[in-house]
Order: sequence, then C-alpha cells, then structure tokens
Amino acid sequence: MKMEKKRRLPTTEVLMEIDRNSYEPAYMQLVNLIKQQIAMGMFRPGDQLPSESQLCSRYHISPMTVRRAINILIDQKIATASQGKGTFVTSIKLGSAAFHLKELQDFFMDKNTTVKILEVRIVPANKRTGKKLGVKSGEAIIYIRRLLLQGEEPFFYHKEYLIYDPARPIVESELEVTSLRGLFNGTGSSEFKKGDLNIEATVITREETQVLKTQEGLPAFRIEHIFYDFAENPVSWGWFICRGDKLRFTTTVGIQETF
Amino acid sequence: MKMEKKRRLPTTEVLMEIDRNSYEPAYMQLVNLIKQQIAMGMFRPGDQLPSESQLCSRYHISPMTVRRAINILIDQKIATASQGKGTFVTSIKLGSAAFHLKELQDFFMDKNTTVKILEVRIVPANKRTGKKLGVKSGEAIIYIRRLLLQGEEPFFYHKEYLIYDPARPIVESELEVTSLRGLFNGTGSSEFKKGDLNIEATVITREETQVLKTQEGLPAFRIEHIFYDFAENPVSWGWFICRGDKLRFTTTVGIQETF
DNA sequence: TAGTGGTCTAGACCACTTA
DNA sequence: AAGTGGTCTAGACCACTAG
Repeated sequence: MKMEKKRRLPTTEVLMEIDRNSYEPAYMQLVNLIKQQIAMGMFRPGDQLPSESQLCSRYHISPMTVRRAINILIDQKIATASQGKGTFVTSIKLGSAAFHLKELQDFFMDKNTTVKILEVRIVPANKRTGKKLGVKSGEAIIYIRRLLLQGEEPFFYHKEYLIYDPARPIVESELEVTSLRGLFNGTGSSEFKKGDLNIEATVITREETQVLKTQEGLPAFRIEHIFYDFAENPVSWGWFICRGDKLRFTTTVGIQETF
Repeated sequence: MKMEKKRRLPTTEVLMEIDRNSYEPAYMQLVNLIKQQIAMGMFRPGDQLPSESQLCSRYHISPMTVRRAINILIDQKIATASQGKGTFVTSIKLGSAAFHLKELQDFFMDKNTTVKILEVRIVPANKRTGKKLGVKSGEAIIYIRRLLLQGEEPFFYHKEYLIYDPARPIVESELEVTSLRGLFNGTGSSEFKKGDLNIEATVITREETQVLKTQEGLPAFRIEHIFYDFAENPVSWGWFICRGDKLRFTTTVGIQETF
C-alpha cells in the first residue's frame, strides 16, 4: 500500500514556475511550491530536497532568493539542513507543537468582554508574595481581584499582586479591561520587559465557585504570570483561573494548508 | 519614575561593533546587539529603530545583512515593520506566548521511560470513532491502550484508535515506546503528513485512577490527537491523560536572555 | 520629494561532507 | 576534488508614507 502510493504519486508531476508578475514574492512562491510537492508526496520525510543551485537553475531565481525560501521551510520545521550534506524533509514532531495564547486573545478582544473589579487593596506582603515580588515581608503591595465576563457569563478569575509605588498612584484605567487587553495585543503602555508564564491543570476551589458561578471540583486551567520591568525586577505576580469547559488550546503539526 | 529612567539609561551607551572575525555571523551579532539595547532601555516599546541604511553605515555591513537581522527581530515579535514608516519596538504581548510540547519530549526521551501495553484489540468502530477516522460504523479498527511510566511511576495513560489495514500487520515494535518516541523527536518512519492537537483541562476519572494510581477528581491534562496520512485521511485518533501534578507548561514573553 | 521598508540580483568566499 | 549549505556584498528597483 505504502509502496504503491510512492510509485504512483510522482506521475502527477507539477511543473509550476515562479510567476514574476505575481503580487506574491518569489521566495514565498517557492516556499509554497515545495510545500505542495511535499504534501503531494513527491518528497517524503527523510528525502533530500533539490540543492540550492538546482533550485536556482530550475526556477531561474538567484541563490539568495532560494536561500530565503529554504530558511522559511527550516524554521517552520518542515525541513532541516546540514552543511555539506543537503536539505531534508523532516517527519512530523510532536515536540515541535506549540500552543498559542492567541486563542485567549480573542476573549479579550471581544466587545462583550467586561472586567469587574472585585477588590483592590493595599496589603502587607506575606512570605510568599514578598518572595515572588522581591520585597520584604510586611511591605505594602497592591492586591487586585478581577472577574472577566463575556456578556453575563464569568469565565476568568484573576488575582494579581503588584509592586506598590507611592509616587505612582493607582490609575483607575489600569484596573479596567484596557490594561489586560493591552497586555494581550501589545497596545498597552507596557512597563514590562518580559514575563514568565506557566500553565497548569487544576480544579475549581470553593472560593472560585462563588465568582465563576460553577461547581467545585470541575476542571480548570491556571495561568500564572510574573512580569518584570526593564530593570529585571518583578512588578506583578498573579494568575488566571479559567473554567476548563470554556477554554481549550489547539494546534497543528506537519504540513499546514497555507496555499 | 518612568521618565527618570528614560533619561538616565541612554548615558550608559554601548558602542559595540560587529566583529568580523567572530564565529558568530554578523546578522546574529546585530540581532543580539539590538536586543541588548532594547533590554537596557535605549529603545523602549513604541520607539522607532534606526533605519536600515543607518544600521548599514553605523555597523559597516550590507543591506541584506541588516535586513536579515531585522527579519529575525520581527519574527521573534520583538519589532514590527511597516513599509514607508519604519521599524518599531513592540511591547510584550501575551497573545504571542506559545507553550511548547518540547517539555513533554523530555519525558519520552528519558531512559527510564517505559511503555506498558495494556490492551490491543481489533474492534468494530462505533459511531464516534467511525466519524473521527472516516470509516463506517462497524468496520474493524485497532484499539490500543498504553501506560507510560517513568521508573515505576505511571504518568501518562494513552488510548488510541487506528485504521486497520489487513495488508499491513500490526508490528510489535510500533506498539512500544519507539513509535511514540519517534513521534516526538521525528525519528519515526512517520506515515503522517499532519496532526491536529488539542489540550484540555480535565479531572481523573474512576477508570483512570486504576492505571495512573491516583485519586478520582484530581486535575489532569487531556491531550487529544488526530494524525493524517499523505492522502489527508485520518489514521489515528486518541488522547493522553496526564496527571496535573506531573506536568506543567512554561514559557516566556518579551526579551529573552539569549546573549 | 525624500525617506522608509520589501524584494531581488549575480555573483563571491567559506566550512563542511563524501568519495 | 566535487558538491553541499552558510554567509555576505554592493548595489538595484519597487511600494509605501510623510511633509
């Protein structure tokens, strides 16, 4: 069965050329052309792709253009190159799969999404929060609890501890959805240089049932975050709890259908 | 506070040059140089980076080399470019965060990891499995249950439904860890063209407590997969259940410390 | 009109692999 | 020695944006 396919498919050979008048750049056309050939089975995982010079003369484009196309295939994990040997089609790797929080972004961009501030307080840091934020136990920090709703329905519960800077008053707008939305799409003022994120599976606790209007023991995601300023000091530590039935992450490995 | 920093930092100016004798390619040196300048606060989110021609003359490298460096910054989501306007530093976006299954890969590459086949059967497809695998209800398919252990400790429970091809006997080796390991690092024979993955939060069911030696109701991840062959037909559908206390995904957004 | 990024050329030299 | 990928040059032309 496998052999039969391997023998049959190459007969449906495509002899496409690069269209120099297309709006689509030559290097992109080449990327898609090679992807299609892989998808059709003309090149199988492990097979060697034509060398750069072969592709140059075959499609009448310069080495740099071929190079660029191949680099794209390589960082899409579709091919690997090794100097002196050649470029080879990779087989699909689960290890290369990545789940994007972009799916979460949609929640935040939704116009029906609102943020309800449940609580804002200045509190003394305890041992744990002090350690996370790099301040001494007992120092004043800001504690915020938010509830994110889509329409009437709560789906995210957010707790956050922030460095308290007496010189910088807590601005109302920072507490609203805008600050969270900015974090997701990058339009915020962004005092942050970097953030560490962490996703765990968890279950809804009794406290969370109240605000999320759901049942104790149901599955949930816990997305923890620490954000650092440009001096590498932590300024925000907190986490989102999201009902498991409201969120899932999806992705694809292997050849995508982008043509 | 913010203004003060902005005024103070640029005085610590770095005047590094590209070292043409370095093992590190010029374009990579430029990438890291710009990253460092961003990390130091010389360029803040929203700021415009020097134009390509400025970078060319500043560092005495050709336009293509500058271009390459900038493209890297762009697809690392550190900068955005728009034609006619310039290249700008982005603020960090949660939406660009990605969680990699590479962390899972470590489990599979571990030498202590073993696979115990709990069950292999030819079964008739029911309505649901038939739909997933694209066969009629009642047609014969393969059903496999595996348990993955690290040392003595079970951490993954895997159920899989496979297309049954009478012409291709079930090879013993395919049932062992090798086939799963190959899926993760790409060394397998890989009949698959692509796979769709899906992660949900869930809780351990009664059946799963038996094999995973844990308690009902504890949090867990459920990683579902469908793999397609080169003709785009589904050939495998299944899912992994992993104890929530054994697995977490981590990632970083913003400027990485790669220099 | 001047400046920006986006693409592309037609080579060159190097490092590595294989025979 | 021949073939491969990896890097880089010194320009060119284009499309877009802004004053």
